Amino acid sequence: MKRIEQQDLGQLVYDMLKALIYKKELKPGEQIRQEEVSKRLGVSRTPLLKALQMLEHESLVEFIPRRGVFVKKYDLQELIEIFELREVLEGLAAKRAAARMDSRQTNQLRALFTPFIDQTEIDCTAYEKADQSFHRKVLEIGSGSVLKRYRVVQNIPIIAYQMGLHVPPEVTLADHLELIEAMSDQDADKAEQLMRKHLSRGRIELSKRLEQEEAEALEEPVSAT
Amino acid sequence: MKRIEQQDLGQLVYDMLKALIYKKELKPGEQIRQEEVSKRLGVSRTPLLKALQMLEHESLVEFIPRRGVFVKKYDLQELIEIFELREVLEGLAAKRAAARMDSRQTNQLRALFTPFIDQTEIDCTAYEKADQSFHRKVLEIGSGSVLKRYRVVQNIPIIAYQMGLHVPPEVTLADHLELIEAMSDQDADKAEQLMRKHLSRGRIELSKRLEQEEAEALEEPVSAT
DNA sequence: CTTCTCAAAATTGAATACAATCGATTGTTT
DNA sequence: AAACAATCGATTGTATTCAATTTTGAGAAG
Repeated sequence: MKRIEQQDLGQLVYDMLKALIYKKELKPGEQIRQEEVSKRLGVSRTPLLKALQMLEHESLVEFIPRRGVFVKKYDLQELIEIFELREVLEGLAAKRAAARMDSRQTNQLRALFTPFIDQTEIDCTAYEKADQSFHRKVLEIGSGSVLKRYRVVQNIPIIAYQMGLHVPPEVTLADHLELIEAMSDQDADKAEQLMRKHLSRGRIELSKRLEQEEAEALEEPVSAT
Repeated sequence: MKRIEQQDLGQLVYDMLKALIYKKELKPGEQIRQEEVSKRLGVSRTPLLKALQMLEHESLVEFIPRRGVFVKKYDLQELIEIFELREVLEGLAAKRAAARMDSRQTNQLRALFTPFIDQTEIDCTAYEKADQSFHRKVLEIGSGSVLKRYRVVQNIPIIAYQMGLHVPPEVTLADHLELIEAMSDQDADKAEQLMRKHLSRGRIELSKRLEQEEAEALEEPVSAT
């Protein structure tokens, strides 16, 4: 009667590789040599390839034909695009979540942020954890079977963090609380709107950076002609 | 100097399988026996598996561990969810497209629908073709490198058509024209809003059907207790 | 006659072996 | 000495083979 232990190797390898990428043990731009990794993980190349293809779908790695597999390296332009995606997808999740959530779940969300209310000094690492839990929870409740498959959305916070993105907790805390109230009121449209506004802050931050970089590129043209 | 001829077998098999599914030669719910198909297409199971995994990511097929691969069969609930996804994703594409399109491109879009303006009787098959071209074009212009990978959106019109979804051309024609004007004016937010409203019609149509089915299910309980 | 069990066949999942292509290094020529 | 070409090595892409599991069918028992 044991129906567990059934997951295939590809899935396991997928999880391991994803963890390695998250931990930056595999760095962006680095080539993933199939033979080496398969030996390291103790499996053959077949399930490894399956895992790599799954990761490719999430845009965490990149296949270049006849060249190899590389850890995807995002430039600012792409990152902005990913944030635009996140805005609409997670906005949809918030909308659906608002329509389905019960009071127990909203209280659960509220509880995440109560430690930070009225604090003059906010512990950033603790807050970051609460932030991620919040977004994960909303996605979990608001995603049906289809949206759940779009794991790209799940990766975005990690990618963003890797690039050192920061929006001050003081700003986002208010966003979160307002959002929870809207969901508590079952106001789906407002929840979507607020989530999009909330997430747009990160995108705008990135856009500013892009402008800066472009400006700097004009000021300091590369040495040789 | 020929850099073509480089696409891998997996891609080719992917295209072939997708065509088969579109043509309903592989019917929803049907099992895809790997050995049989690989023989039929004259390739081994390795690139076939790669293709199947790509299709799985688009939710056109479904892997059931230790059972096999099946052509995905959508129920109304899932289809509605997919339409919700389409609303936000294609809405985003419209927004981005509005910001980038030039007059040549907007005229191109307008030209698609001029044959149908002021027609009392609309040729539905011809209109359907124009409709699909329109949405494809918007996606093409408005999708960056990331959104382009979300091929699910491309499949939706086909899936919907397979389920016999119909929104009268008289209604959608006006939507299309209004949308083109918004994009022509570079009004990104309005373009997004209009696209979402336009696409929501299909979703609402489906929701009605779902309610009907549920009502019928209550009226006629299945024979035996 | 129906149902349960056991066995065999078929199909998926994984590994290994083979072929083709790309890059690097070395040798030759200008 | 520098640049181009060719060969060698390494790595990916594909096929074939092997093992494990599931399903189906047949036979026996109730």
